[in-house]
Amino acid sequence: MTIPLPGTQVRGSKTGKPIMALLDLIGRTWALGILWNLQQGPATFRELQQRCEQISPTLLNNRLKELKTLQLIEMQSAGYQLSAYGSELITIILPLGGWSQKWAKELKQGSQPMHAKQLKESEL
Amino acid sequence: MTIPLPGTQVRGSKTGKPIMALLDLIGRTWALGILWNLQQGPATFRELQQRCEQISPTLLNNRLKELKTLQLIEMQSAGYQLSAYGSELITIILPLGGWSQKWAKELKQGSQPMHAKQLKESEL
DNA sequence: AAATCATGCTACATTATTTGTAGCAGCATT
DNA sequence: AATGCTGCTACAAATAATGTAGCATGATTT
Repeated sequence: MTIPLPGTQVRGSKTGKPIMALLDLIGRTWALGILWNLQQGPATFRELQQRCEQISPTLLNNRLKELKTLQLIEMQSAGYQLSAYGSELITIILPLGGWSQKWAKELKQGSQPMHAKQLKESEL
Repeated sequence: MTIPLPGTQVRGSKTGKPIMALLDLIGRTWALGILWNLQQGPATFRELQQRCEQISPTLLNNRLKELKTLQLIEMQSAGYQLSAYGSELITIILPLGGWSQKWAKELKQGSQPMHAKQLKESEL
């Protein structure tokens, strides 16, 4: 899989717009999950594998290469860690954690924010 | 592909944590792109296909099913549109647009992140 | 020095997902 | 009844993810 460099054609988009490169990146399995798990501090390859619930080494290594190239992570003596860019990105993403819990709770209860449509039982 | 319902085992995670379901969802090709493109207003299936740069109808339909089930979008007479949940989610994601432009520019220049710097209008 | 261990990582076959093209069925207008 | 929309499905080919095994390197222990 080619690395979604902003300014180039990426998976699903030919425009080269930075947001499209970023959406391609975070639309790859475990890309955000890796950044998410690096929040708790630097980790070795194998430690990171465990934090990511036994992600396969092949995939982990592919993502690490991409994230390194895009300067979202870096490797130091302590292991892999978020770079300055990576920290900024994860900071933006952070509110998803709380939001997802609210969303999950309300989905389960069948309640809904105003104007939302009720799910049919058969769709659950 | 099974739908990443919070509380269930999802692609890459067995914990059932809502954030993992959400990361699975947005880790699927075009899932965020579809929400992103629905910001500019409701769209018919084919209009949406065009906004998403000729995404294949198979994939578009799969994503729409998932997003509908998870109540992030809904279909009305005007076409597909963001639900209340979808709007909330995209609001959280929105800052990625500006950030990605700063990131792209600095990557290209080989410079480092500038935490305090405010982007000029012309740079957005 | 040899054996053991932990590390980052690659090889590779299997399975799952995405892509791209063609086209169907339903409805409205001409 | 022909045309032109619509939402969508079928299906084969291409691409990506998974899971297991294990290699090569360096540090530590015997």
